[in-house]
Amino acid sequence: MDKLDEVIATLAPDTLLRALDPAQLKNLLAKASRRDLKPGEAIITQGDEDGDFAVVLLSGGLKVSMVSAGGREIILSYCGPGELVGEIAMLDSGPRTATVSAVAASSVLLLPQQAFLDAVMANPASIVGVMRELAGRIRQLNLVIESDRTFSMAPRLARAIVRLIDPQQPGGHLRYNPSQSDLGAFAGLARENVSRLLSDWEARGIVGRKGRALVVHNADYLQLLAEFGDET
Amino acid sequence: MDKLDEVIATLAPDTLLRALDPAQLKNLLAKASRRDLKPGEAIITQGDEDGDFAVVLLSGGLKVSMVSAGGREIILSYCGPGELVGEIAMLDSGPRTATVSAVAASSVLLLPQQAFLDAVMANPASIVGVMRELAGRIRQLNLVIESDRTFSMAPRLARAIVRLIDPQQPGGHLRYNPSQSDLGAFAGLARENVSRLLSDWEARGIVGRKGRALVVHNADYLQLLAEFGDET
DNA sequence: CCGCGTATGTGACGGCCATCACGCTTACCT
DNA sequence: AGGTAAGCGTGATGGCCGTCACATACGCGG
Repeated sequence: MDKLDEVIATLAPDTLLRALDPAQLKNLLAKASRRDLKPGEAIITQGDEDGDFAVVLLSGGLKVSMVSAGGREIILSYCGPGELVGEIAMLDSGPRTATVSAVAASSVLLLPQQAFLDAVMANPASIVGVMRELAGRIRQLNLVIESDRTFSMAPRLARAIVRLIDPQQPGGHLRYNPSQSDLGAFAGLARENVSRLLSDWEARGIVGRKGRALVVHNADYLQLLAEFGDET
Repeated sequence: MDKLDEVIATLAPDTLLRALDPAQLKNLLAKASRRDLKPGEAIITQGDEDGDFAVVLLSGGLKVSMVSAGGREIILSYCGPGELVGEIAMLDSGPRTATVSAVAASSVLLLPQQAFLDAVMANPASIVGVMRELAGRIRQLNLVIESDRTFSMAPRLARAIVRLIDPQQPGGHLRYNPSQSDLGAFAGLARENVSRLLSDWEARGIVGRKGRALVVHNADYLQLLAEFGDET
């Protein structure tokens, strides 16, 4: 099938699946089933026990979020085409700890757990890659915890925005256009403060607005802020 | 070797190594080298590039910590005998992101990366277990992030203390006796506030003091606080 | 027994940020 | 076009918690 090759070509570079070799990957994808999502529609819901599949996003955009004890929404990540989500529950068969929903019309592939496990076990050398990916993820989360604890509003918002910059597209466009409330839930701060910070940054030429969309003019500045905080 | 069997028996139940089958595990441990640590001595240092081994704690206690951008110490975890640390860098060969040092006289085993990889690849079925462990870790970190964002001082301190309760020993004794500064660095709050909270809890009979040591009287209360915060 | 360093209690102050309140703009629908 | 809902800007207020300051207690070597 040629279509599978296309899918493989669009897979995100840092995805678990990249650890598999192309032949096995093709095999695995052939066992996946396809599904289309309307904007806002959920494919995985927090609390579900259906942890026997993961999701590969083909086109559109996904939002991974959870509801915290206080009833507030926390956005864990946004995904673009080629990315894999829901692997944690697939790997350990635990309950879903987050909700995954479409932020735009999307189509996804559902990867059955068994097919993935078969693919990995068929080629022991690929294990190393899978473990590396998971280890890298843990490393990333440790960084998030560290910066959550020590950084103030501005660096946290900067980090959120940097994570949304579209690497494909030059000119500082974002992969998805979040509302200020979304940005707040993503960065862990109140909507009002997102507004205040963005106004400030716009006045200083760091970001701009193209209609409703946010455009990053000085990505380096935000990057620095995200990495080292406001004390330099 | 009988000594290896003893080591295996003390391995923590939720450790990566438990995913291996006993025969391979014994094999792996035979390739490890032993080392003794004085209190305060570091076995792994943040920033090092020597990510080719992990550490199994045989006896004593270890502290995993890092220094944040602001120069503050963040304690990520305390480890008791049977636990494994330093696996992340071992798995992905990246730089060490934390420092591991002894909080008491300790002896450890150093596991070479290659030996671990060999053991895993030799038995593809064990991969599933390893991936489960890693996935579980990621799940845990997500929870930490969620509670860091939404909880106030008291629940965070409660969670830190609960993590230190010795499951072996009844009576609410801790596995290690931290100073208030340590508790602060572990829970992410200022030393003075640790003092205030502990005084308060002592007055309400939730914790007590045996000399310098902290004793938990009402672990259920702390557990609830840690899980659901102070709004109930 | 006497210093001295380290761990701990406690008050006061101030900054950061969530919340509340409310007016304004923008999109979208019929 | 006009009405309605969702999104946005901005001030005022207050609470949580980090920081500073200093007093007290404890342990340890001489």
